[in-house]
Amino acid sequence: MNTRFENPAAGCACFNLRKAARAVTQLYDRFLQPSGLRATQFTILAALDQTGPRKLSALADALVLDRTTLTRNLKPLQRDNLIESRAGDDRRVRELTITQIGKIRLDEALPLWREAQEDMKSRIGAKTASALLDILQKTVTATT
Amino acid sequence: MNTRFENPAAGCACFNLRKAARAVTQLYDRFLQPSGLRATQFTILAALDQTGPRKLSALADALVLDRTTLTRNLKPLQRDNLIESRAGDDRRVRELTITQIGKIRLDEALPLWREAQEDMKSRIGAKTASALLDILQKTVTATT
DNA sequence: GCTCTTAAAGTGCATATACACCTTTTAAGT
DNA sequence: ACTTAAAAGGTGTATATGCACTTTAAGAGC
Repeated sequence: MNTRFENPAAGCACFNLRKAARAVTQLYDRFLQPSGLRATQFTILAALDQTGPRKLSALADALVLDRTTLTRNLKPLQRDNLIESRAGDDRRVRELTITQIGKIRLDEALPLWREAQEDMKSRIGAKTASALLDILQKTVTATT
Repeated sequence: MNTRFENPAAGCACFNLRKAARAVTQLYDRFLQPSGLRATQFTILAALDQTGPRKLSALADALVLDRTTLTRNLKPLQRDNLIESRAGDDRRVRELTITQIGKIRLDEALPLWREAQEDMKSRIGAKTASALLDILQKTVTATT
């Protein structure tokens, strides 16, 4: 029994997670498009705005993102002056801050993000949406 | 109420999906490492092996993967002679086939993949693992 | 103070992802 | 048969992702 998990295509947790992430990212990207932000960029901005200035490594940990990946993901945000990266007292450290322009852009994107969230909820149902977050949370906790 | 969904970091379905996909991909990649296959590559090989030769677009649809992304993902597999791409009767079409070498490599990777699946199940529990697949399935269906 | 270790971040490389646009080939309509 | 529309793929560009390795700076032990 439990043949489902034995199927390397349909039963693979990794494949199904990646597949869903692709599909949902495209949905969010479409909603966010008028803001000029991708879903990943929106996430970084929102996280920085919520917690205030943070060290690069601390932000990477919070996002469960490899430090070096974050370094690269910041590039377009820095180029557009949405975030600022400056050395701390400890000169090894990069202190990341959302700029005023970044806050404005985030404010523009927020209603679009809410539309995307609502769209998701209407597609899969509020209960399923809640269960999805629970189960993803549990998955991340158990695998990191 | 329902303030959870209003938090653009913690409550974002897209962010949480991507985050979990990252964490789980790293787990599977570690298990698969001895086979020389990444999780994505394993998925493509397994899908091709299961369904037999397919058109590029058909495979992309099955994987819920952009056609142009699949084109690029095939490159390392072709380079290593794990899959073959040849023109069909309709000369616009690329027929994709897993090679003998590809089948051998897939056979080598299968037990590693099973270990990864078992590890996932032991980490989050069999029930949660099953619920995860259900809910991801529903999510993909509802968003594509 | 000097050496060694550790911490924080960046770079090189490879893969993953998708949109916009282009080329080739087929089919459809007349 | 000719023209045009549609189908199948590929390319250019940009972002996303992480490992191995390197660089820089701070701290620890002597």
